[in-house]
Amino acid sequence: MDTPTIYDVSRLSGVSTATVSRTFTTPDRVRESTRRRVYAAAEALHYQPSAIARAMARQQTDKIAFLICKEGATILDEFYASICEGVMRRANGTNYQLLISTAEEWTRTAQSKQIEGVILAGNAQADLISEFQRQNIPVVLVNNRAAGFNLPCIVADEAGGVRQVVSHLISAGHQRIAMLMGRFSPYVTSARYNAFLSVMRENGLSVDESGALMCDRDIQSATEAALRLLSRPDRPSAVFAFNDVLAAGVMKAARRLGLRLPEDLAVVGFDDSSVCPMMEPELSSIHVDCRRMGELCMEHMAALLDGAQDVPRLTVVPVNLKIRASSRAAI
Amino acid sequence: MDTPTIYDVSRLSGVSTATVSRTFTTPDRVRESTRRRVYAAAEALHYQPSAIARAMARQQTDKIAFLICKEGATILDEFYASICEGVMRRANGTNYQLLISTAEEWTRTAQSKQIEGVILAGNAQADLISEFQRQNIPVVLVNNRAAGFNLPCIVADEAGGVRQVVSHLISAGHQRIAMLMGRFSPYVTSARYNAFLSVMRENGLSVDESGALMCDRDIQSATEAALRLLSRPDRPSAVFAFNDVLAAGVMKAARRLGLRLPEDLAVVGFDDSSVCPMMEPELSSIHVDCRRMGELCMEHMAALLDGAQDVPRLTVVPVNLKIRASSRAAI
DNA sequence: GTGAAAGCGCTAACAG
DNA sequence: CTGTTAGCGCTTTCAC
Repeated sequence: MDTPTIYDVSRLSGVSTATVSRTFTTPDRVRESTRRRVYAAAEALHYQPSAIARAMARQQTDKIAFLICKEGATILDEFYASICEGVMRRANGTNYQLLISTAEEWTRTAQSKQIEGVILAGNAQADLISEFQRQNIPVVLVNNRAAGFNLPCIVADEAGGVRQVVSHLISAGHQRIAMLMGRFSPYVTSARYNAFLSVMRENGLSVDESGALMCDRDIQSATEAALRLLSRPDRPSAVFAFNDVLAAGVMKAARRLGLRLPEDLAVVGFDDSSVCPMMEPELSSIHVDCRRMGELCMEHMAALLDGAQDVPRLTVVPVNLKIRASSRAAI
Repeated sequence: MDTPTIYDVSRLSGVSTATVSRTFTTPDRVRESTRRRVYAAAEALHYQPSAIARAMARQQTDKIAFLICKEGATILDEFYASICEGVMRRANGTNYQLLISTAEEWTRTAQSKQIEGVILAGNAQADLISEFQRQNIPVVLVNNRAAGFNLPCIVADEAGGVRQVVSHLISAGHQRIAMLMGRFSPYVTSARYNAFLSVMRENGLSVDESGALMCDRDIQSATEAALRLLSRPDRPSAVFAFNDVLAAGVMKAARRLGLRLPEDLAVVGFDDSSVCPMMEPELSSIHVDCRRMGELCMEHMAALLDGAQDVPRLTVVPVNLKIRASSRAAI
């Protein structure tokens, strides 16, 4: 037996297809008794409106794409998974459904009229954004800012986070503070790097070459970089890492060198991911409300699709330092 | 300016719409020179076939739904995110696009002709499966098995994992082995519990009440449960936890009680998530290839959609114990 | 190889 | 409140 259509329901219930359609889209514009007959017929036939035909007639799909612009071994890491979850949760209850993919893959399968809007997470390229805008598809950016584009961007307060970390470390008496930067997106890297330089300078502290070093985005690479850093005679007394995985690498290196945490070395991470409370000592970290960022994406997208003109162009989500044992001054 | 249609291309290139259509779907059935003219016109107009109209004409959407059947604070945790990533990666390069949602939300927005197939991750309810099957939508299950349904299931070798853990602990001299079970899905819980009982029995070891205890699925709950467990006079010398987060809770409890790891207590987790190498000592765990499970989902789905009759009904993905310092016998 | 034309199943005027 | 009808933009026979 084939999928029933609106015609089958029309025939069985004895009303026109228009009325059947109305019954499903604007029930209040149909007389109660009619509505009941239609529902009964629909139920008997297991009828459900065809999403395809509806999209065809209305010229819209009610679908939003969530595209991750990121490379590397893991695309959907804890950070982006949390954002995605936020988007999903806010999409729930709306009529919108979520398509998930990578930016790369999306461009491969170019088709028009696929989606109503797109959320670009991470390091979105300018030409990708332009292409969507040319097609009049609303774009929202998350964890990135796009210079020269008129669209909502949702970012964490990177500078504020860095400031909190450095202030905390300085007030705990640290002077030699190093920063371990993974290979993050240009936006994140420059935001944090510049903030670090500013805050250090403001406090009369210098950042020499050893003060900010780069490593790959995995724990081994971080461990190796930290081993080199901490073996120097002028080793820092505190290290601020770009995420919690890198911070774990630093802790590992410290232990290997026989340094005590936090007495000999304070460590602070970023993201406040699920590992922080598992570490020994527990890892201080900047809490980023990724879930909220995802929710904001969807909220702003919904507003855009609703024709709102006052959607904020930049939303900075506050972050806050969770001080734990890895950086707490000994009592 | 509106989105160009196939008629615009037809007019500009001077061929019929049928030929334009062919040029995009079956290029080899169109003369080279014609093809070129069509492409040129399409490019000039920025034409891309409308996904909606194409779906309408072909009566298919080329979309697969990935539905997570799970409750709790975090839906897209590391485990499911990895499966999702596997699905995504395998979907790349095919014509299929991925819709992501929760089972709950999906049932709310019932429409027909939305998707070609569905991947149900986790604790899928029987009536949900039935509903899809009634609609002739192929279903693939992951991290779950459904009794009484004829569909491909992809699971990890839970029993094998438990067996490896217990064997490892026994050969390291442990006799009092406890199991800390989080509130996982019925499938996972029963698979592991039954395996644990069998293997212990086979080795002449008893599992009394204290041997298998339940806790919630967070680190605090695990820590509390472990504190109680490890405070007993007949405390176990080894604990096997249902995932790495719970294992971290056990380690935390052990430290708080002044137990040395692994000398006084061996700990083994499950999943081999990203935290294992960050822990101190590094956490032994059962490695589960979630990414691969996701890839298999998509491979089997593609086969199903391709009309293959020989898609395996059950695929058990091997797991293997990564022995790390948390359970390694001191040398 | 190409064109003409009939749908795909629904929605949205418009008319009653 | 309900019915009639004209599309939505493509694909796909069926002729030529």
